[in-house]
Amino acid sequence: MPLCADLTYGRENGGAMAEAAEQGVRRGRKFDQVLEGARTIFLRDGFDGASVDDIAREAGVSKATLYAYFPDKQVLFREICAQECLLQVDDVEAKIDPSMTVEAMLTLAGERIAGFMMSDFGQNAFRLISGEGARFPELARDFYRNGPGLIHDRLVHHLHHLVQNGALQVDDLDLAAEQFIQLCKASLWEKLLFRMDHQVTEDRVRRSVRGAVEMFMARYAVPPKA
Amino acid sequence: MPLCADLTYGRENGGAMAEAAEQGVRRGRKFDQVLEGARTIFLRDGFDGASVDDIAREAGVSKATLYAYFPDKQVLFREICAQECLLQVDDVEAKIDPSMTVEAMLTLAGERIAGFMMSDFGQNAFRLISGEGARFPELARDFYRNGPGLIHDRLVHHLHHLVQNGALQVDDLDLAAEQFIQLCKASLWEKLLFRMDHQVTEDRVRRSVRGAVEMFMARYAVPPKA
DNA sequence: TATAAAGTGAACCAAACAGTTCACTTTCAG
DNA sequence: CTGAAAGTGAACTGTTTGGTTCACTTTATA
Repeated sequence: MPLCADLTYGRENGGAMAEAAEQGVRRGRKFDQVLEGARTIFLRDGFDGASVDDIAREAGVSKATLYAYFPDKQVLFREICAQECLLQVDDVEAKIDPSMTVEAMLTLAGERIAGFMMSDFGQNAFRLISGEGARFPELARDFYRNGPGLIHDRLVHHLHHLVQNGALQVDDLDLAAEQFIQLCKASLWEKLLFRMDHQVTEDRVRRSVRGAVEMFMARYAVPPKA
Repeated sequence: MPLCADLTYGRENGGAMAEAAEQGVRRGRKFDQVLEGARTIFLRDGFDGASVDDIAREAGVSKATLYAYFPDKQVLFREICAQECLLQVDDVEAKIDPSMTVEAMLTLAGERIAGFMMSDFGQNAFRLISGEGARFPELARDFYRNGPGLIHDRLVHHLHHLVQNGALQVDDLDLAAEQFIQLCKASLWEKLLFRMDHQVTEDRVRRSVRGAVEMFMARYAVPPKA
């Protein structure tokens, strides 16, 4: 059971900073440039594919400067991933109005979820982190917890409310949340991941989400009173 | 290890052979060893992570021999992927008895699909090929077509029959098939991919598939005649 | 403006790695 | 039994890359 106490702490910025100061990471004038450059190159080329020289060039910074900030490539990589997770959290954190109908709430949530996953960054992060997970297992786990896992928990939380309100009938909240999330990706995700499609139109996302909501309601809606 | 002296006649695998003869790929006594070694190492370490020396060692073959077969590392990699796709196809190709009930058929199909994806190989191939897709886009597409795409097509085909038999009511077959496949992975896939879980019990697969079938039927079953 | 901190760039090192070569041995079909 | 084909292993080449160093320039600030 995910405990999921309401996660509305005011995680105001410091944002990117939060995870940084940990291991031998020093800061300086061009810190953000380095981060930005590394983000670009890592996301484009993966961990092995990205050379430190490329990153430094992209960042508009000398390699010496880069190594003045980060003790090595791995730490830099972790830092980027941690930062990106925080961004993702922010995106998920958007409040959902509890006065909406079930369908409206699910639709909104679904579009957020699908929108994130289908975004260029979503795809790349997914590919990158799942692929590099053998080398950085704790990193993959962190990503899951702060990304997909968090979305899952929030959804369970909302579904729980809806059940208590009598709007839904769900015995296995965990499964139901997961089902909904998977449904939102239907007909889009794998094709994108394997580069059968290059972009996804708003329309296709909506079709997918509408399908997900319909299916979810067909299964979990409270039957009309006899 | 070199007791394999005598097994060279069998030449069983008419199938995997198909893709091989294409580009500068020559064969010889130890061809299968090389393939097997490469499969192991690539799957474990990815494309960059695998060194040709490692592969040769794992295969119990000298590097010179390896390069006598394959002109370079990329061709070897492609060859492995093509071969694995064929295996996957075989697995999917298992006939489904048309006299089964809808639920039974979906359950069987679901368990096949989920079983494959959750297998060690399924995970690794997915991670590897989606991750390496930037470098080998056509490879990723081939994998999709011969793997997930093929499963999808077969499912659409079966669903079509079920609709014609009046067992189901589906307007968007494509979407429905995709939904079902996604549902089968619910609560298992992402956790596995990001290494939150190491193994998946038969039970958990069944729970997932049962959930998928229930949901699918709730949405697409033909309502009882009034 | 003086001065220390931050940043530069180019050279450099060592390790890893793809791919080649070659003299030598093993295998096996005729 | 023999000779050609297949395989060996170890050394070697050339390149890439992570990481270091250092003399020098830029920037900020008190």
